[in-house]
Amino acid sequence: MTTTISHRPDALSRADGSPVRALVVDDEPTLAELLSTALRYEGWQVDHALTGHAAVRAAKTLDPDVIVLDVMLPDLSGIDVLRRVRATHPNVPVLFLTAKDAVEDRIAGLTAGGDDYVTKPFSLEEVVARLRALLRRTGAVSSREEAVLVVGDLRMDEDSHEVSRDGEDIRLTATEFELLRYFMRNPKRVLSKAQILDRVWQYDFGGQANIVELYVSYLRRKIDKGRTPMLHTLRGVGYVLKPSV
Amino acid sequence: MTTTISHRPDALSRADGSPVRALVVDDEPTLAELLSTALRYEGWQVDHALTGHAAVRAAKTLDPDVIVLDVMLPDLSGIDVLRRVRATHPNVPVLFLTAKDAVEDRIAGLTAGGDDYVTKPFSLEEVVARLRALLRRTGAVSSREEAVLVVGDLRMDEDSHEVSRDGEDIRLTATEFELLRYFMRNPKRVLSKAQILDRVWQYDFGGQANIVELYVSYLRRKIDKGRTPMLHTLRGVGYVLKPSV
DNA sequence: CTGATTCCTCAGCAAGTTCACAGGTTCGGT
DNA sequence: ACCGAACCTGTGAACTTGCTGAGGAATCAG
Repeated sequence: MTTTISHRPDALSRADGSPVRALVVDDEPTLAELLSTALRYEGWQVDHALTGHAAVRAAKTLDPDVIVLDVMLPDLSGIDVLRRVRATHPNVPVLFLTAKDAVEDRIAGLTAGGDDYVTKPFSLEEVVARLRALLRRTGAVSSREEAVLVVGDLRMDEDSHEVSRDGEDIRLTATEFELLRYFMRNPKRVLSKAQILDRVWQYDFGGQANIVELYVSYLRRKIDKGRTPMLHTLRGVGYVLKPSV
Repeated sequence: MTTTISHRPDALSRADGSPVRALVVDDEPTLAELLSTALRYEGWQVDHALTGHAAVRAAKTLDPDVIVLDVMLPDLSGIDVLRRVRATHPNVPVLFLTAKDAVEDRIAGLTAGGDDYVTKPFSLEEVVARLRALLRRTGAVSSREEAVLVVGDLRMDEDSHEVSRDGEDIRLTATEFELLRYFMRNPKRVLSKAQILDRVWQYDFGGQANIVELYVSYLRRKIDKGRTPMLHTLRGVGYVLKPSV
């Protein structure tokens, strides 16, 4: 099962213009589904495997540009999968998924080569952002894509985490940063509170939905205060970020 | 299996612009993998061999610019490998890997020709730094690359181990030096504590992760005290070194 | 062998961040 | 105008994360 959809106008692609190929490896079907869907939404071609052996097999046929790998699999350990996959694909970057409280899941050495990891529960935006960063660094994708997002006079450097509006530096907390990144990756597009909650907050978030309102409020204070507003409310629909021109 | 990735903007390269070629020789697959991945991450072309004989063979086909050689191999001794490789490549510099308690004079004999060595367990930054130093000295690489790193008014001479900020000398311990070097090689880029631990500390370090916080604290005391801070904390994300302008 | 330096653990404190709650405000429809 | 729904935001509590002093172990130099 290997499919692609391409909604994003700014979708990354490989050198020959074909879509990025990703392999998702997680034994929990729900999570694997969630991730696959999110990545397909990026316009990527996604395949997923539920076991380590299946993953090694899938890697051979798919020849992925990037792999999302749960370190806790029923059959093989993450390290084993990594080694076997690397035997045939020495350069493919890997994003590891690991439980937050796992006893130091022996991640050591994993980020050494430029690989990265996120802890469960994660937010989809974070996973996608890190995958994009990995692809950027390994040069697997075509566009000499900068790690900088620009909307109007708003600027965000994903590598240094610097944000500025009209040249003026803005300090954001981690959550604010992630929320703004989501907006900046989807400028001039209405995002509903439900969408935002799904993408920016951890998938197991069980709190009040008005947390989005709260954080939009924080963001406005920092990026719109005393300037032409860029973050607009569409009552009953959601929010939009638009260049202030 | 011989591949390259090139993400580092400052990657070394050979006279003709092609990537540096390295040969890793170690019988422990995990270590060989770790090293190969780290060097590929530097943008180099890497090949690895698990035995002395394989190493000699690989050297012939790869024609490496530099070799990382474990002195303790199952089939041939380090001396033998060296002699045979040097028969065809008299000038290639070698970085020896040796156990901590190895006999000192034995190594002295090996490194007589300007080669170098590091003791296991090593840190990846150290290995990379020494390889870069070897390449610099033998003139194998193109850029008349200086051994000096500069970020803002911070200066580090990798050869003499001198560090200064705004002209004022700063004394660092070995670990502090290595940590700062890592920061200076990656200015304006957020480095997570995990990344730092993986690159700057020995690969078998099993201690508390807050050792990074501690050393950042030491570094700040020495380079930021009483000046415009250059080392910034990004809560929940990592640290960044930025020019203080 | 001894003292000095360096590395590291531990633990308590400080500060930053996230979030619930609730009262206030704005908006759109009638 | 009025009403209810949707949205905004101040307050503060719970929690997380990072900083740093104190001291022990390991290492190094003389």
